[in-house]
Amino acid sequence: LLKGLEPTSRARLEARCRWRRYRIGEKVFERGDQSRDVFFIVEGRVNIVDFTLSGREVAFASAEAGDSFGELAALDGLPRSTSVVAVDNSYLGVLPHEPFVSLLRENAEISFRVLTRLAEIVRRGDERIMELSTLAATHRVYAELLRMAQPDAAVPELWVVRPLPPLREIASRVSTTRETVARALGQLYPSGLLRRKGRNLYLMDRAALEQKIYAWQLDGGVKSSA
Amino acid sequence: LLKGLEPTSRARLEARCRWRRYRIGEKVFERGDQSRDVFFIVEGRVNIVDFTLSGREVAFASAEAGDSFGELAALDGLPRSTSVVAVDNSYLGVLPHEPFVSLLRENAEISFRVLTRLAEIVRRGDERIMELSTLAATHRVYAELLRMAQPDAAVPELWVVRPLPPLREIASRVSTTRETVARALGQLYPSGLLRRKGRNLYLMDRAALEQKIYAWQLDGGVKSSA
DNA sequence: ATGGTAGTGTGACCCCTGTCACTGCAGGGT
DNA sequence: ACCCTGCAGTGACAGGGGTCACACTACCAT
Repeated sequence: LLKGLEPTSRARLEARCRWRRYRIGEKVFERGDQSRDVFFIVEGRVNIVDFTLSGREVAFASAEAGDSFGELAALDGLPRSTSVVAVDNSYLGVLPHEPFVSLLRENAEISFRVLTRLAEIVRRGDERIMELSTLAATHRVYAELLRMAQPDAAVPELWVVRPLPPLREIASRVSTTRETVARALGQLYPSGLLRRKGRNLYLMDRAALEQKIYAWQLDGGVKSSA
Repeated sequence: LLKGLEPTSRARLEARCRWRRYRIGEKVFERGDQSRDVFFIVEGRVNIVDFTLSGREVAFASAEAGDSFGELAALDGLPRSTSVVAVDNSYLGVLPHEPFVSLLRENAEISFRVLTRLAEIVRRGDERIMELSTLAATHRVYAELLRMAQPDAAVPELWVVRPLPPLREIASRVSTTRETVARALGQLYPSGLLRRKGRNLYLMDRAALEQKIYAWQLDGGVKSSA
């Protein structure tokens, strides 16, 4: 999975794992839990989220086959900081923290890989904080579209989000509401920047959309304080 | 500093450092820079921040004597994700990334310590994202006060923020404006929860303030979406 | 005293967007 | 066919807080 390990020690690790299926919608763990296991996704997909007291969902990341999660608690032994739910039927390897930690201590290569992985997470978090601090809800939606879009196989200049997740999902990633996401998209259709066909969403002009966010920041929106 | 190293290898590391003074207000590095050094604060204090296009400042953390910063770029080689400015006259050790990385590869103990440090940063970031997503500006100010306050030496039940940083500083930590911070405090004085004497700010009843945030979340403010 | 520079408190205004309430559509199970 | 549940779009409304503008204080320095 997340490792280029010699097959022998890899097998040893796999032997230490429990293997478990999770049904769609099932919780893997919940914020505050004391568990310290590290999880490896063999197949399926999970969302890493948290919930407010009032039930609003905030999405932190989603992970697929080949990814791992749950390292934080394994490292520092504190309660889990987020919850994880399976969004597809999934098959996970569950590695208790002891073998994980000793793996890190023995194998500098792996250890370093986890370090850069955490660094990546920190960077993403910082970026998100900046976004929340400086972009209005509508523009955060645009930014998320840009992140989700992939170049179309056929046409080069065309970017597509496929499949478009439920708007509620997008909302929870950029901390706004389903309605605001709908309105943000709605505002873009007339201009021809965006086109929707079923579960596909086409960005007709990616650069123009980027420009829209950028220009707004200058403008504009949420000003100085400096 | 951040390490319990045998004095011998520690001396070797110190030999690899450049040592440099920074005056108050001076930039240590800037977002986008390609440098990969790790910094150790011998004395002084720095703020880790980022700026928006329009000049608004977003504070990420501040670090003091004994702390280190700049590990991210050292680990992954990407451009710096934030800027760092000295807020006091400071004396820093500057360790190039090569010796830092080889230290990590050789010394599992240190490596592990950096891992848990990054884990801590991730947790803080997640917490902040949750706050930005669920708390209104006023309540984020309250939350920040709670974080800054320390129990008073004399009276037990009394918590004090001392010295109270400029409101602009608080604003940048919770992503709002100087004015809103002033109003948030102003709203609390009449109730007697808060009392200000010069650069000291007294929280007369910490629990009540916590309760205020908590209650508002239920209420309330920024609702469902679930 | 007399500036000049930071920091602070406050009023007025107005836009964004979260909330609430409906309508319409699609799919899927029986 | 039927309901039922989940998703999407939209209008109305209200409140928070970002913006702008000004007044006031506290220190400096000269």
